[in-house]
Amino acid sequence: MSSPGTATTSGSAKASRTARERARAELTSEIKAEARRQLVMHGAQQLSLRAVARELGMASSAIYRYFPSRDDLLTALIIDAYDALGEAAEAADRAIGRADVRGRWLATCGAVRGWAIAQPHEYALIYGTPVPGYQAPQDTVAPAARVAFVIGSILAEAWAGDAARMNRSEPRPVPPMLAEQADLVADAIAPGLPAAVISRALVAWTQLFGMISFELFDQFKGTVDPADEFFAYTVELMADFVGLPSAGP
Amino acid sequence: MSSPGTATTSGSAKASRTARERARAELTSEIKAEARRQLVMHGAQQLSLRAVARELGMASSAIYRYFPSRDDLLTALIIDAYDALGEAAEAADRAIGRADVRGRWLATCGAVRGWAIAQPHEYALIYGTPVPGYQAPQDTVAPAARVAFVIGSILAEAWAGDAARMNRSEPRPVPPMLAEQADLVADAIAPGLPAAVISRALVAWTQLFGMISFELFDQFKGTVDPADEFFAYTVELMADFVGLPSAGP
DNA sequence: TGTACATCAGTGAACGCGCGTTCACTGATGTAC
DNA sequence: TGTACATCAGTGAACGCGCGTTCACTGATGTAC
Repeated sequence: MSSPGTATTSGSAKASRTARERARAELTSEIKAEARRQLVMHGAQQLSLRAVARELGMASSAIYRYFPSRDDLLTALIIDAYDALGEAAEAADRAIGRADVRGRWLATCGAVRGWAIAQPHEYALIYGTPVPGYQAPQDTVAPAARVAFVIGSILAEAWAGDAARMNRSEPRPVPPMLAEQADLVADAIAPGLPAAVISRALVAWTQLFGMISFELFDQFKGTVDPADEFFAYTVELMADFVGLPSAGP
Repeated sequence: MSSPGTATTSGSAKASRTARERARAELTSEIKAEARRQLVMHGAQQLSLRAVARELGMASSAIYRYFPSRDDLLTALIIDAYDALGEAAEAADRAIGRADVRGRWLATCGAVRGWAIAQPHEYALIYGTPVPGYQAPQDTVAPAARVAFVIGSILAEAWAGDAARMNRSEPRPVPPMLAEQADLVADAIAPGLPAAVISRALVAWTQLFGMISFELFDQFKGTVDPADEFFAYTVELMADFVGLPSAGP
């Protein structure tokens, strides 16, 4: 581990050291980019190190300088995908005025769908059938939670700022164990939200991803095939469902 | 094509002819059963004719007497899975009194989840990421629609029998193209239902499968991990959401 | 600034494996007279 | 009922292919004095 703070290393020495390191970083992301391209053609399960190497014009064994195994490459792709989706959701939320909680909800849901449609194979990588035999390591957990975190923040702020207008009295009592689980979710993601609201948010969450998966995985053929209007309409209904107020500030 | 009506074929001749045919039918389903077992271990993409043959103690080439190619075997498995799931949904619905539409809804949703949990890999085969390069033939369409048909029937009968209590005035107008799509769905599956109810049913439909997929594909880790209560609660909320009356007859 | 050494990237051959599909064949089962 | 022929199930070898991973190696880049 070379300490970056060593005063004796001159500027040019630093630059030349980063030359190697930069080459490494560049090739690392070229490998990932090529692997992503292969996802499109063959899916995660058939991701082949040899094919990636071939396409990059290098020996297949060279890949092992960058990823110790096929599964590690897969993990890197999964983390990148979660991060890209999380980034898209966060950016969409950020672009709307804080007080317009419904607008933020609509924008976030739209961004998730937009990202998924733009890179369906990366979406499938994280929300489709898990690759058999592959065990996601702990590093994927935090990136995976980013979208949920955005949604949680919106609801928490809506609740804090506009609680009077959000439906405080859930007519259907939340069963005890679900209430416990919901409280844990609230603690992690949306402090202060009651279990009933969290439960509804979980319903909306599963609905959002269910709808997107159906659209991408061709289950809408013959029903709501161009799904744009269905999506827009549904997202409004779900905003009502979780109790978001109708208008902005 | 030997005509079954030929009077000259004696009973015993018929029986011996079916002896061969029965052997064929039996091996066909043994192949499918073994293939299903392989799904569990390796997923649809890695389904291997050679492995199936090996496990059955026969030459790999012998499989070709039963299925002309790997994709045809896959298609057979997909159709069987849709049929089994449809059967489960229909049986659950059938077991409840016709007038208890909410009970039928709950039972049907529960049966879908139960079937999915009992054979997660067959569920993944039909509702997970599509196998890249595989094109589902037309024969899968009808079996795939069976669950939707059950749900449609329940709603149509609820509407016909109890229309006054189902929410007739949707506060949110259905956009024009979605209304058209919904009417087509209604024609096929739930005659008489207005577009607003169909739209909500589509939301509930995507929610149901989204929730099940999340449960099976490990997205609930750390949130609603034993998902039983969440599922039961959600199905009630969704029954409310589509406008089903609270009590039985 | 120049030299000696250590680190790292990339090579190419090899190991041992599995796959889908085809083909000419043997032997059993079914059919027609 | 018995014989001649046609159909079908199953075999085993082969074709041509791709895979992940290891290993000893060459040569370039970086580092310490």
